Amino acid sequence: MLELAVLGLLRDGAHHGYELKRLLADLGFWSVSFGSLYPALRRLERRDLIEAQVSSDKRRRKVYRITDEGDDYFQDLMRSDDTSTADDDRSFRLRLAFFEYLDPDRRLPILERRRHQIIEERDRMKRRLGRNRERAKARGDRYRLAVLEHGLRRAEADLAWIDELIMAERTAPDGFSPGVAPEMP
Amino acid sequence: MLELAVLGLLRDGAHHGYELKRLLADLGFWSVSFGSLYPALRRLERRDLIEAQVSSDKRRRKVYRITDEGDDYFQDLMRSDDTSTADDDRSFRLRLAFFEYLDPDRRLPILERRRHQIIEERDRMKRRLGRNRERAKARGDRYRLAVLEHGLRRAEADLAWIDELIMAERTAPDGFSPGVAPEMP
DNA sequence: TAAAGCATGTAAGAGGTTACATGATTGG
DNA sequence: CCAATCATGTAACCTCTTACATGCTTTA
Repeated sequence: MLELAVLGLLRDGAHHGYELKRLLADLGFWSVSFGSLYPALRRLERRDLIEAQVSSDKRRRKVYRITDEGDDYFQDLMRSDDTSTADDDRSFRLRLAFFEYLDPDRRLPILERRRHQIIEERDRMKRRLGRNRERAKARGDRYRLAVLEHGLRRAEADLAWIDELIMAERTAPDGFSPGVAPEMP
Repeated sequence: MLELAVLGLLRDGAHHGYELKRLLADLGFWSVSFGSLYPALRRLERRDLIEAQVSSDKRRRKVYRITDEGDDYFQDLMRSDDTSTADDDRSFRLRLAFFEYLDPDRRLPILERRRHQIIEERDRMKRRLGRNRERAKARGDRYRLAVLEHGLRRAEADLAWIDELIMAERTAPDGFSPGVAPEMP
């Protein structure tokens, strides 16, 4: 997660650690601590995925930029199926945030794979609700039910959302505004 | 997270590890691995928050039940403000799943505190959207915008949800079905 | 009887958090 | 000039994951 986010932000441009922390928070996923960010930057640097240049002015800032190897690795992460991370939701949204850097041909398949995952999640939620409904009602436990219903609603909202994204991707694969579909001469 | 979930499930009744993994998954939050669950059980046992009884039949199952100390600790976790966990969302929903075991007087305040957090999250999302909108449009980056818009929508859906919960809690504090409001003689 | 599932556990390694430590620069 | 913020980093600790190891029970 953190690696992908850092590499993606460094594709936007060169940044130093302190700045990256703010940009990371602005992405809206989580607020990483320095105790996690700086070691991560060192790891990436040691693997030659990013390189640092200490700023010449008085501020001892280490400005990082992504290397060619880092770029390759970034592409790998963006394309990967990533069953590794259990947190599919966050991990998908993070990748989506950097979709502009992904080969346009590869975007739709990823969206559709994610759509499939969401449908599975929704169905799992439905099954759980079914299993819990009688048991919970008998015990007068509305709270556990409320949590499951929230999960179902969220899955359904996510499904609607991803369908919008897929629609937009189909009608405007290269980022043209919708309605201006590519014409065939 | 895991501690609270295990203690809460053991309030439902005694269970062994293998079973807890399934119950944990059925709660709908995450699927914990055995490599994480068994050590967690040992930790809880060492702290005398749970106790194990090896089943007498041939299956070498360790059936855990919650102790009185465990119960106290569980109550502490349920009541705590918990600014410690960055993941407010998951952590709140997990607590909610065990609300039936929480003193009814303490429920509304927790719901209202969570409501406040969601409003803050929604406003943060709005600010992020504002900050990113021009920048993203100029670069033709609709994806980063889509992620933020999704975050905003989710926050708004969560707000509507928690308002429903608060309403239900106000009209039926003890779990009576809504409409049967307590009367004043 | 072999395979699938039940059941518990350990070890290595990765990565995250908080707290601590340090020092420069900017603004009131 | 003092406080706040910028800026980088380390250390101790905790927990999670994967992979491995073991052995029992049920079912085909």
